[in-house]
Amino acid sequence: MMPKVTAEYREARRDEITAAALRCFQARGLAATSMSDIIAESGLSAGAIYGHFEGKHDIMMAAAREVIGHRIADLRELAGESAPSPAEVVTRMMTGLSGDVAKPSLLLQVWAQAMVEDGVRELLWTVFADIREAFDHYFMRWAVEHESLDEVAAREWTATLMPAAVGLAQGYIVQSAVFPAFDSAAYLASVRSVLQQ
Amino acid sequence: MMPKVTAEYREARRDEITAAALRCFQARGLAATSMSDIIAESGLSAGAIYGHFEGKHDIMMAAAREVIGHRIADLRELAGESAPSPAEVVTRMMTGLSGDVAKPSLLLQVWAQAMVEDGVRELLWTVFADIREAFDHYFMRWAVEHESLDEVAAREWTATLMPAAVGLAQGYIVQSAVFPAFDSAAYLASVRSVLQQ
DNA sequence: GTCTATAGATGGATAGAC
DNA sequence: GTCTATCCATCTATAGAC
Repeated sequence: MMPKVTAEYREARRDEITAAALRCFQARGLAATSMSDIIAESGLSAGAIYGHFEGKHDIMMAAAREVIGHRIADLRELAGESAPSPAEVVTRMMTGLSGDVAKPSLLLQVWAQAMVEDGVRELLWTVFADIREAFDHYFMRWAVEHESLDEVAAREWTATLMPAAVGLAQGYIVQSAVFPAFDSAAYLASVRSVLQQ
Repeated sequence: MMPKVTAEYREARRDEITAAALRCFQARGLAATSMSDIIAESGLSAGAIYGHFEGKHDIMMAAAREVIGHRIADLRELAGESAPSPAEVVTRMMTGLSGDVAKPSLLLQVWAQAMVEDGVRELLWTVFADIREAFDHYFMRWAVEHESLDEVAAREWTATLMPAAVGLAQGYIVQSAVFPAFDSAAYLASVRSVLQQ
C-alpha cells in the first residue's frame, strides 16, 4: 500500500508507540500488558495504534527487537582497541547494559516470552548467535596473541571458554534484575577473577 | 475452618492441581495460562479448584514455591562428601536440575514474574539467599582446607568467587532453556575450566 | 467437595466519522 | 491517520444444585 504520510513520520510514530509499550512491559511484564495499557501510556488512541501495528504481537516483536539487539553494535566498538582480554569483552557486555534501553528486567521478560512464542525465540537465537560470534572473534585473537596458541589450539581454547563467558553475562543480567542491592562492581571483579587464567 | 476431609486428602488434591498448573505454565507461560487451562488440564472443575486455592495468584505462588525451592535440599546432600570444590558445587547445582520438576524454562518464567509481582520476587530472594548460604559454606571450607587460607582471607576469597559462581549457574539455566541443542557437558567443562584456579 | 452454569469485568480488535 | 464507540471472545470468580 502507498504511504499516506512520509516514511519518516510513520517511523517516528512507530518508535513512539514502541517506547510507550516498553514502559508498560517494564512495569507490568510482557504478557500482562494489555493494549489498553499501551494506548493509555502512549497518549494515542486505539485507532492510531492499529494504524501502525497489526496487533499486540506485532508491537511485542518490535519491542523485543529494540530490547534485544542493542549489545552487538556496542561490542563491535571494542574492535578498535588493542586485543581486549576475555574478561574485558564480558565486562563491556555487562557495563554497556546500564546505559541501554534494554534494562535487565526487560531482558528477563523477553527470555521468558521466548519460551512460549516462536517468533521471540527465533529472534533470541539470532541475537545470541551474533553475541557468540563477537565473543569468538575477540577470544581467538586473544588466544593467538596473548596465550601463544596456534590456530587449532586457539579454537579449542575459545570453545571451552565460550559457554562460561556467555553464562557470566547472563548471570549478571539475572542478578541485576532480581536483587535490589545488586553490587555491579563486585560482580565485575568476580568475573575478572575467574576469567584471568 | 474445620476440614471436611482428611488433611492428607486436601494436600494430595492441592498437589494434583499444582502439578496440572505446572504443565500449563510450562507450555503456555506463567502469565498467559488461564484458569480454564488449569481446569481442563487437571480434569477437575472450577468449583473443585477454587475449593483448594483462593485464585490464580494463589496457584501461581504454590507453583513457584514448588519450582524454585528444590535445589537447596539437593545441595545440602553434598555436605556428606569430602569438601567439594567450587566447581563441584556449581556442577551439582546444574546437573541436579535435569531430574527436577523445576525445568529451566519454568525457572525463566518465575524470574520474569518476579519482576512484576512482589510475592514471587520475595520468594525468589529467600531462595537465592539459601543458595548463597549453601555455596558459602562449601567455598569457605574449600578455601581453608585446599587453598590454605586463614579465616579472614577465606572470607574474602569466597566473597570474590560468589557472584560468578551463582552467575554461572544462572547462565546454565538460561542457555539450557533457550537453546534447543544446548550442550550440557560442554557447559560443565567450561565451568570447571574457569573455576579451577 | 465437586459439579454446571453464569455473572461481571476486561481483553484484543474493528467500524465509521472526521 | 486519528478519533470515539463498540463488538465479541475470553477471563476470573461465584452461585447453587447435588
